Amino acid sequence: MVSVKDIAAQCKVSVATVSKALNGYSDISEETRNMIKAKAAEMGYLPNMAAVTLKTSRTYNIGILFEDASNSGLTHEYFARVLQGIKSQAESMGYCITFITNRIGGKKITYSEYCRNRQFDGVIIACVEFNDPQVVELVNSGIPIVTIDHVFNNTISVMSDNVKGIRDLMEHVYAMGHRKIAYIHGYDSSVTRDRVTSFYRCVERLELDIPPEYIMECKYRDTARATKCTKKLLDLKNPPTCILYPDDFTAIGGINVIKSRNLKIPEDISVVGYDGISYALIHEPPITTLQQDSDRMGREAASHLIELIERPKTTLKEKYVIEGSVLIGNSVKNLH
Amino acid sequence: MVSVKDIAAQCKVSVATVSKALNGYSDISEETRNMIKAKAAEMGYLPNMAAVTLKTSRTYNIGILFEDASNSGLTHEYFARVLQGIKSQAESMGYCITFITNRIGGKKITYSEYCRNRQFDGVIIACVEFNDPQVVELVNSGIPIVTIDHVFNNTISVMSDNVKGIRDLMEHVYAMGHRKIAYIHGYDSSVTRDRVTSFYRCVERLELDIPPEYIMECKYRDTARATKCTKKLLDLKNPPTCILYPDDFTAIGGINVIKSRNLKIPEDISVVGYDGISYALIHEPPITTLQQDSDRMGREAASHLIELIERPKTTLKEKYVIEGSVLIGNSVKNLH
DNA sequence: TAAAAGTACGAAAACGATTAAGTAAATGAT
DNA sequence: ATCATTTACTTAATCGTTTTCGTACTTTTA
Repeated sequence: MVSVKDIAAQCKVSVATVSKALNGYSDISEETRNMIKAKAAEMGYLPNMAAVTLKTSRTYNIGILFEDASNSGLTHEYFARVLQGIKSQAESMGYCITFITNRIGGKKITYSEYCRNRQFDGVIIACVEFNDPQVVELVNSGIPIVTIDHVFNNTISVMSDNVKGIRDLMEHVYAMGHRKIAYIHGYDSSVTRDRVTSFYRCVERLELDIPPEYIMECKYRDTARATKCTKKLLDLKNPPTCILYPDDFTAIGGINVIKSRNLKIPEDISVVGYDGISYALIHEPPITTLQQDSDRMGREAASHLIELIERPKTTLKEKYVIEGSVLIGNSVKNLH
Repeated sequence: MVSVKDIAAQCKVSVATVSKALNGYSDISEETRNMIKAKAAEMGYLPNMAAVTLKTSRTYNIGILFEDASNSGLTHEYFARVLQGIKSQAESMGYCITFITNRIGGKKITYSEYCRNRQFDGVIIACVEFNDPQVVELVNSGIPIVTIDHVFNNTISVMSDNVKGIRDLMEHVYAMGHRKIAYIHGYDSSVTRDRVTSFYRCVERLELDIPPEYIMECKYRDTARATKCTKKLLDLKNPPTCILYPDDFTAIGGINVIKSRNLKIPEDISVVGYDGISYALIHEPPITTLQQDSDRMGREAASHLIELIERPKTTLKEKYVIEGSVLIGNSVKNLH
């Protein structure tokens, strides 16, 4: 491989001059700079990242923590899109992305040890059990961090606007004439709390009378559980006219139960999902859902992280909230 | 950060001794080795990867090329699962994975330049336009490579068993009594060729009489196109009793058209998908499809690549074919 | 008992870049 | 004309490892 030394020899200058010329130092004349650049290009020079890193402690590599208990993170379209957004933004800013793990060969190590070992310039945390002690340790390790869909008290975070998401859905459903609205929400997490809080606020503001049986809990993507919840709702003496699900997946589970009872959607009961995955669109009927702007979330996470890496701030904590938009399908009946 | 030098100082030995002790060299006594190891652990020593790489040219980092024109690779569940498989296998063998790109900051560079710059020990190519000249250049660059679902003439490849996949589906459908079987296949690629060839072989062996109108072409995941194809098939004077689609996504598109004509599935017409994505299972009716063992494909790709990295072979070309299995849903009618 | 072989460690040179500090020549100020 | 500044380079140290080649000491062999 061709190194600065080779270029220096060819150009009859010192390696220092080559390095400076290539890195835009001001104490190199335009003439030699151009000469060196031309020679470097001609020789197909590429800097040896390991050497650069060793000297500067910069890797231009950002780690991304993307694991959950079920290891389904990557296969979840929402997170896949976030990842895609991170990837393209980071790459356009000159960084590459590497997955973080907590085992290296046979041995278990901590996430933060891994990051230290690989010398990531920064880390994005998404789709992980945020209360895992290892994650907490990583967050406190001092490395620049951006979290997605979770707020720690000393990191930058990029959040989907869950408050507005639920509000928009509620207002849409309300505008369609629905008053008896059930909400099957996800398990406890920052995201869920925001959504549930927003739901209750809407209930209050819209002066709805929602009986406690209308509120149920169901793990995200757990279609089996969604099925059970839906059955319970349908069996109520006073069933809802519309059900909000934690996500599109569970909504489909619910729809299947409803259909199996020979009820029609949206004629007999309305259904609303969340996420806006592609399947929601081609489902029959298309599901009305809240499409999160996951690509933008990924992009913002990457750009804020890189900004933090390149010029560290005194004030660290910031929260970027990304709005989604209601995707109107045909699963909500207009009662007017 | 604690370095070998620090350990050496604490242990009153030379850095050479520390390095050797930690790397299992035989010319270190058990006694000092244990002493050094204990001290290293106590001090929280982690090797500086940049320095290791600079000296040994090994990064324990494998690059993965995972792009396609539409940038939808990651959001495709099949590829997401492959990636998941690669990730866990690689990590368990002590490697981490990084995405390959062809732009670094503002500048465009080639894939192989990127790999050289980052010094990946090896590369896995999946979900990419395999005839892209840049990809060809990468394949010929000399770096250890494993390709997924595509065969080059000098790389190891991991393929889904498309021949057996189509055969299994055809035999299943045949066993259910179908004789008029239409096949909407994907666009030209190694994968498609294998499937189409297998289809025709089955037609011959099962002595089916398939009119040319039954064979159509549709880009993978292109539901709009699948819709059109399905309409044409339904409009035939002699329509098929069963339609094979390129993938589950297009199958769902087809199903929607069929349903919109007030035909029932599987009573009036049968439908078969491919891939076995999770939507296929929760769809109503569940779609009979071929579930590719994508996790295993990813794992094999990673382990063969690492084997190739760690002990280069003289004979390079190898092809590993991974079988899938028919996932029986309720979209194929039993005609008996 | 002297030579050979084996054992356990150390000195020092790499790997390929960056960068502080130094220097010589050219230019500017007084 | 003298000193100060600026310009355009070079020298050399350094980052944290690995690894070759010594070396000193101990043990075995003949």
